[in-house]
Amino acid sequence: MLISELATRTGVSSRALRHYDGCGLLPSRRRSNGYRDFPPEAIERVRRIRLLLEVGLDLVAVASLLPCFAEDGRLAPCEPAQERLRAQIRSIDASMATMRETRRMLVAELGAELGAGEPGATAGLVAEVGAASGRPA
Amino acid sequence: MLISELATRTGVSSRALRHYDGCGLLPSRRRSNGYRDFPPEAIERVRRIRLLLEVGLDLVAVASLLPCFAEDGRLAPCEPAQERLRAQIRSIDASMATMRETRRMLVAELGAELGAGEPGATAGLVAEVGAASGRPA
DNA sequence: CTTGACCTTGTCACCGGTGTCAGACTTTAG
DNA sequence: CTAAAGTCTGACACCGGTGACAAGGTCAAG
Repeated sequence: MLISELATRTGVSSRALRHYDGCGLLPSRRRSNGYRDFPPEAIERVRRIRLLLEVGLDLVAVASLLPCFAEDGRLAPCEPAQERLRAQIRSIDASMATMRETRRMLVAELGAELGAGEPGATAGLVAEVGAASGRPA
Repeated sequence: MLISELATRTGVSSRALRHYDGCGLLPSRRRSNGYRDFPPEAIERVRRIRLLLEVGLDLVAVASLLPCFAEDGRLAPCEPAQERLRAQIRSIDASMATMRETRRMLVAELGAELGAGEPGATAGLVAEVGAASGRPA
């Protein structure tokens, strides 16, 4: 299929698809006129690329991880893939820890100035705080 | 004081200080030779700038918030400042929600492949998950 | 004087996926 | 034939704080 069809089917822009292709993430043949010709499997492949991008990996990491996908669409239990995902989880945990600390600083800054303010407003803020920070969704 | 002294005292590079100055965040006079001459208060001001940068604001937001600092180093209870901080908290909450979802996807991807693996490894991962995601530090 | 340290302004690079534009070619519809 | 639509490649912009460099002015110590 041509790139516009792949774009339509996956919801990914042609620009992005060409970029993925340029990075070697998408196997594509060329027609005699030079147009890219994607096999039907490209749809699934794009889906995997987007999945990995969504979880915060960059295209280099995605490229290294794509061969680890088994035919059923799952990551094969190869050690590099597992370790990569675990590393990403650790990275996310670190970022979240930083954000929690940042949030704490913000709330402290707000709380200090709200200490002498309306109890209602303070309670509302505290409620909002409690609702959003602690629970794991 | 000269810029290098301010840099030494605050731990912020001269490059960054010049950048802040260029953005109008630091009040500085010029000596007859063109050198920046910072008043002693600049130290505290730099501290405030870094505080706001640390919580994720950009220099434009920092500039708009700096006048809201009272003399005691606290944010004055002016509505723009409060709303800005609350907006930043909302932004952080949104980011954290996204990260939690991302993390969930990662764990699901790992968990699926680990489902048939060693119970010990899985338990360890789950423990790690629970330790890092739920608690508000 | 020279040397070296410090200051000035200005500019480039970075990161990385994507939008967007330009210029050229191909194909199809009218 | 022509116009329109689709494709190609290549390049620039973005975001934004900071590192790094260049070229030059200033000043104190020797």
